[in-house]
Amino acid sequence: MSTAFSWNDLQYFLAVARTGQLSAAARNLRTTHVTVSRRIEQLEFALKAKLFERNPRGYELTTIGRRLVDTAEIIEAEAERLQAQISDSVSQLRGLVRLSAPEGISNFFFVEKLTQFAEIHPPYQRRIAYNSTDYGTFA
Amino acid sequence: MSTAFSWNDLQYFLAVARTGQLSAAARNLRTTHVTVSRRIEQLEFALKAKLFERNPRGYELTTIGRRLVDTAEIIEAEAERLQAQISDSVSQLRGLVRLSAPEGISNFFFVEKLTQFAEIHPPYQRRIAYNSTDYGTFA
DNA sequence: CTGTTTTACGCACCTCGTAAGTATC
DNA sequence: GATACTTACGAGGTGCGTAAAACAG
Repeated sequence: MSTAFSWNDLQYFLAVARTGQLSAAARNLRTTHVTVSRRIEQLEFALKAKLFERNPRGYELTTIGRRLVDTAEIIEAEAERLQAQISDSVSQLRGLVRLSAPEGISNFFFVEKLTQFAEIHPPYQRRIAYNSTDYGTFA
Repeated sequence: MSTAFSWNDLQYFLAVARTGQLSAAARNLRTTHVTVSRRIEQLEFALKAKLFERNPRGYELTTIGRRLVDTAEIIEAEAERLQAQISDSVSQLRGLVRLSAPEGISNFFFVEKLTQFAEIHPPYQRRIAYNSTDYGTFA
C-alpha cells in the first residue's frame, strides 16, 4: 500500500510542531504563515486526522499529532542523510585526471570530451595537466 | 541544514530503481512515463547527482543511485508507518459516547456540540443513545 | 514493428503571496 | 494596539497527459 499524503508536508508539520506557531514556522521555512496554514490543512485532510489544536495564541499538537512527531523526525533525518550520502559519493568518485597530448592539441578539447561521458557535476573539479605539468584546477 | 530536494520524488526514484523502467514505474504509480521522467530529472537536478544510466532498454542505477536506495526505502517505510499510526490512534481514541437528557431535548443537539469540541473525523462513529437506550450508529 | 525514452505542446490545476478580516490578550 | 490565525483574491508557475519523434531489438 502506498501513502497518499505529501511527504514534503512533513517539513511543515515539524516546523509548526516545534515552534507552536504558523508565523514562526513560516520564518524558519522562508515562506509565509498562509502557506504553512495551507500545507498543514492539506496534510490533515490527506491523513484524515486533526494534528493541531487551533488556539488563539498558536498551534498545539493534538494527541494524534504528538504521536507522529518521532516518525516524522526519522524521515527528516533520513532525508538529510540521503543528501549527505551524495556528498560522500562525490568525494569518493572524485579523482585527479591527467591528460597528455602532442603540442598544439589543447587540453581543453579533451576536457570537453570527458565531460560529455563522465558523470561530472559541480562541485566536481578537474585539474588541467599538460605532459605531467599541472596547470591547476579547472572549474 | 534543510533538504532542497522534494521528498515526494523519492517515491518515483524507488519505483524506477525497482522496475528499471519508466513505463513500468509509471504503471505502479498510476501515472505516465512522462511524469516519472520529469520527477527523476528534477530529483537529479536538485541532488546534483546522476542517479540512473539511460540505456536503450531502460533505466539502470548509477553507483551513486545505488547507494541511496536503502535510505530512500527507510523513508518510504517510515511514511507508511506514519500512516499506520493514524489508524492506531483512531482506534485507541474511539469510544462509545452515551447521552442522557430529559424528554424533548434532542440527542442530536448534544451530538452537534460534541463534534465541535472533540477531534472527530470520518471514519469515526458515534452511537446515539437516549437514557441508556442505544439508538444505533450515527454517521 | 513492438518495446522503450525523449521532446513538444497546451491546458488545467495548484500553490503562492498580498491584503483584508477576525479574534484574543 | 500587538500578535496571532483565517479568508479572499488574483497571478504566476508548475505539473500534468496527449501526441509525436527518435531509437533499439
